[in-house]
Amino acid sequence: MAESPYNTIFFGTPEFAIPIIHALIGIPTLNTVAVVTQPDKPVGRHHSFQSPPVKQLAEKLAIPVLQPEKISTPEFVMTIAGLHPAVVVVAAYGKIIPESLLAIPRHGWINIHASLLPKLRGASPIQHAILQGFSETGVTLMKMDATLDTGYIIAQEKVILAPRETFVTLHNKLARLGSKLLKAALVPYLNGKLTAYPQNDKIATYCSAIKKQDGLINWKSPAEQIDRHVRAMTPWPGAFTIGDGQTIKILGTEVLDETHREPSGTLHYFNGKLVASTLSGLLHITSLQVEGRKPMSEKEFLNGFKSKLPLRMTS
RNA sequence: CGCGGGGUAGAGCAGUAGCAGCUCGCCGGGCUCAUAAUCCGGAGGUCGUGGGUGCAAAUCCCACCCCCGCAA
Repeated sequence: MAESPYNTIFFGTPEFAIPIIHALIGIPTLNTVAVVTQPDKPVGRHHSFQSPPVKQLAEKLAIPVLQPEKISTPEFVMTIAGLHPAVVVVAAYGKIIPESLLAIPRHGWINIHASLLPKLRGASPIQHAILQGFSETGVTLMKMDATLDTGYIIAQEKVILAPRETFVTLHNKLARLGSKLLKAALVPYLNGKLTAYPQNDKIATYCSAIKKQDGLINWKSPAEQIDRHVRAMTPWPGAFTIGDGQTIKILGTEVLDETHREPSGTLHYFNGKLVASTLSGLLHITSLQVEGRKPMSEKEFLNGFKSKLPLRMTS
């Protein structure tokens, strides 16, 4: 049957949504009529305004962009209804969609979530997959309902975590995988060739949004856990600590199979390496950044800061 | 005018008015004691840019450029 293209609207804001948009516009049976993203906000060092990544891309592709402050207003609901979407695709928009909007498209709202639901429902699935030491995670294409990340599952794809997986590497993998999954499963679902199935709520786990303060390193935890913390929190909010009155960002670490008597939270020089003592095990610091300075390798740091060691770091 | 730190040798830093220094790297040589090698010697700097004050400015004053932390 020769169908007219599905009118589609996309909701999303950050970097993660970029490959998704590319996938979306690459599907010939879809007609992407608008992109909805968060409003521009004063950002950067001098409070200049910057557009979210999604807006910048949409403008390049000449797709109309909507940036409502509130999406639950009658005006915005009217606007969306006026575009007659058959389906709405969401990737990391970050807000719960009210039912007045959910009811509009004939085929509902489809979300791409960066975990194997029902595991890690919520706002920071990528970080928590690393923090909690998962051996695998993935992306889920799901039907949205009135509560967060609880809808029927359309398709899933797994990925094995690399041993040194960081937020950035995993984020990129999952974004790519998500766009592939969308390309492969969305149209079959719309055509009724894929049937969505419910999540098992009994095994659901949750993760809340990462806040700035979550980046603070607790030196009274095992070296392995701090290492995962660094990999999950970099680049935002960054794994940081305070030493000598300055914020120090820990950028790269490695767990050493050695111990040392220094109290946990001490930065010192040991066997030719810059190391931090933890609750159990030594953490090799391979790169770091002192407040007001550029990121430095361990070697560069030692050249100039060796005289300050050993240094107590507070958590 | 959001708050703050910084720009000094290839890299990382010290130096608040009086001959520009330290660690690493680099080049040359010694030694063979390996594994952070080590010892001796050496090269390498318009101290971000422009102006001002001073007998004298990396250092004090003014303007500008660039980098970074916070905040959002």
